[in-house]
Amino acid sequence: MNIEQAAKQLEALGNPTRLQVYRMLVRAGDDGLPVGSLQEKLGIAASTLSHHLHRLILTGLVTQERQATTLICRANYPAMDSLVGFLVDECCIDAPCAVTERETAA
Amino acid sequence: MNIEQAAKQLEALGNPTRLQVYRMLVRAGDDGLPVGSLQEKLGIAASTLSHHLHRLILTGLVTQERQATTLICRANYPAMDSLVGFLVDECCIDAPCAVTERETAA
DNA sequence: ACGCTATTTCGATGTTTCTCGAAATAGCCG
DNA sequence: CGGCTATTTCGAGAAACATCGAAATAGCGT
Repeated sequence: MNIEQAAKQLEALGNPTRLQVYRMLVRAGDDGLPVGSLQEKLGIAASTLSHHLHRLILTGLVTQERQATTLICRANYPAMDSLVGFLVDECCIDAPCAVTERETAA
Repeated sequence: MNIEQAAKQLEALGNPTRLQVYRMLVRAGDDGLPVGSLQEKLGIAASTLSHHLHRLILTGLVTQERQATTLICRANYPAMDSLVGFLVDECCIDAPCAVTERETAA
């Protein structure tokens, strides 16, 4: 995970609509959700949702699978894991902090 | 942590320059780093850095403390923790996924 | 092949963001 | 107080983003 890729993923999650989409997919688990279902729940234009989904897919946070005419969207859990990993990676490499101390204590 | 706040923090981290700043502060631990030191390492205009720091501070990801004429910046670790917590929160509440299965196994 | 539904692409518009240099402010220290 | 260093605020211009409706495409099912 390089910093450019991480920034792109964070930026993708940094829009309220996209974060909402992503959370719905995270909650949906491996079953995923169809695009139309997301659109209905969010109440936004289909074209807008498509645009946001495209960005989430480009960054690797979401995947899609075709099932007949509907597209099933899923959160890409490994991608989420490595993004989170990147954030806490090298935490306090130069000096102690609350996080590392807590981990040491645990 | 509500979705608006989380989105703002993610967006703040979603800019390569800001993410770089944040990582430097995360690595610096509790000692933090002066603004000037960040500016020197990044090689960007002081005004640009100030603007980015302002955004990080507004979202609560970074704090500042004055020491004479220099301002020390620090990563706000608890904020990072709750942001990460928000991301994995309610993961797969509706269906199993790799993450919850891994946790269950551990 | 045709028609139907699901989804994307196109084009446009208003808003926000990033970046800089110049000027202003903050606050120490002699 | 005067000057010095550190940092922010101001103003501006280019680039990117969010959103929409309309039109185009994808692909099943008859």
